[in-house]
Parts: sequence; structure tokens; C-alpha cells
Amino acid sequence: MTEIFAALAEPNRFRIVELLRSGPHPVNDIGKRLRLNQPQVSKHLRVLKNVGLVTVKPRAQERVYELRAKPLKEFHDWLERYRQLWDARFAELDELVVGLHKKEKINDRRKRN
Amino acid sequence: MTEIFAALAEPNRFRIVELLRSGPHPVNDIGKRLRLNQPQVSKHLRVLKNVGLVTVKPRAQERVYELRAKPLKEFHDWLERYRQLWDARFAELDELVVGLHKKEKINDRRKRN
DNA sequence: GTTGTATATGCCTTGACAGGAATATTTCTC
DNA sequence: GAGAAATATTCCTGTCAAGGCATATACAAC
Repeated sequence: MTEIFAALAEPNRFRIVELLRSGPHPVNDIGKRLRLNQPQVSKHLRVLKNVGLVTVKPRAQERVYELRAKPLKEFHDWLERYRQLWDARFAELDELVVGLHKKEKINDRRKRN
Repeated sequence: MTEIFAALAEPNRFRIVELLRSGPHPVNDIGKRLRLNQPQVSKHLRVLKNVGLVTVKPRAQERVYELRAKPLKEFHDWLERYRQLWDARFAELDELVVGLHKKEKINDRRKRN
């Protein structure tokens, strides 16, 4: 999981992933669109491939890179476990607790958890 | 966005975030549970705070750190834009297109995009 | 096979960052 | 106010990764 984050933490790699969201692209195409030197594009793509975020398919001399669904879905599933944090229902509950806390000086339910 | 990734790319910071999912914790508590030295915990928490992933509330000498909903929701929203990649419907459509491609030699719809 | 195009790899330098240890700061207790 | 507890900050060192540049490899067309 942290490997995925590390891969996406690099701004240019992030841009590459965003570009690939529109579909597969060959290396040179990526370089031109994002104004990156070819070697750096290849290196970034290697990193993305090593963590499983992309796959390659050769087409003549070209190498066409494509986003992989699986790691992104796992990523999404992981984030789902945090949903309670921003769900409206939870937020309201949180407000309620804060209110009670102010008025009645009860212990915060999170105390020492 | 990439700042969030960078923050979560560090394994110990990731563990801290996972721990905080269960609710707010003071620094020392985090250190003991994750077997980390106190200075490192403080440093990691500072990074998490700088990118907006956590907030602090003082309680006597303790500093209680808590996850923030907003960046996690934004994170989630960003990932939603990739949903098409793993949605079953899309996968089926993809298979269909591949099938047509093999049989009829039509152009791949992604070609040269 | 030679040339041209597309991509990958290697080397080098530089900057960023994590952990360890020591120290400073804040707040509580008495 | 003195000492203790909890946390933050600083300095140091080693490691790792990114970009620039040169070069190697793969495939194509003739």
C-alpha cells in the first residue's frame, strides 16, 4: 500500500497517471504532452509498473502503457474504511457530542481511547 | 494531492494514520502502540499536520491528535474519477471491444488517443 | 545489413528525508 | 518556584531517489 503512495507522491508520475486515465498512451506521447524528457518518462513508467499501477503492450517499436484496475480498486477499498470520518451522519453525531461536552462537561467519548 | 501521497508513503506515518482511524490519540500512546521513539512520532505527526491530515488539541501536557475528514474525502473524490476502470460494466464492455477487435480487426478505440 | 525511430538503461550529482541522541519547551503537581 | 511528565525541536549522519546526459537495445523500412 505504501508503495502505491510512494509512486504517486512524485508529481510527474502523478501527472502521468492522470494522463493515462484517458486511456493507454505510448512513451513518447506522454513525454510530449507533459513536457518531459524521454528517459525520465521511461523511468517513471518503470516505477509505476513495478508497483503494479500500469502494464505495457508493445506495438511495433512503441510501448503502450495502460492503467491497471486492480490496484486502484484496492486503493479505493482501503479508503472506504475511512468513510465514517466524512459521512454526514457521523459529522452530525460529532457535533452533538461536542455540544453536550460544552454544556455538561461530560468526558469526551474519545478520551484515552 | 501529491503531498498527501508523500505523507502516507512513509510506512510509520501510514501506521499512525491507521491507528488514528480508531479515534484520537495522544503522542505517547501512539509511540507505545507502534513501538516508535517519541521524537519520531512527533516528527511524523508534524508532517501529517502540515499536509492537513490531522489536527491537535492540547489536554494538559498531552497533545491529542485526530484525523481530519476533509482531505480524506477529497482523496476519495479524486479516486472516484477512476472508478470506470474497475467497474464491472466497464470491464465487460472492454472485453466486448477486445473481442470485436480480434474478429473484425477494427481499430482499438484507445489507439493513439 | 544499414539507417531511423522508439524506448530502456547506466552513471553522476544533488537534494530531501528518516532515524538516533541530546536538548528545549510546555504544563501539571506539590 | 522546583521537579516531573509529555511533547517539540535541533543537529548529525546515512540512504535513497530524481533529473540530466550519454549510451545501449528493440524494431522497422528499405
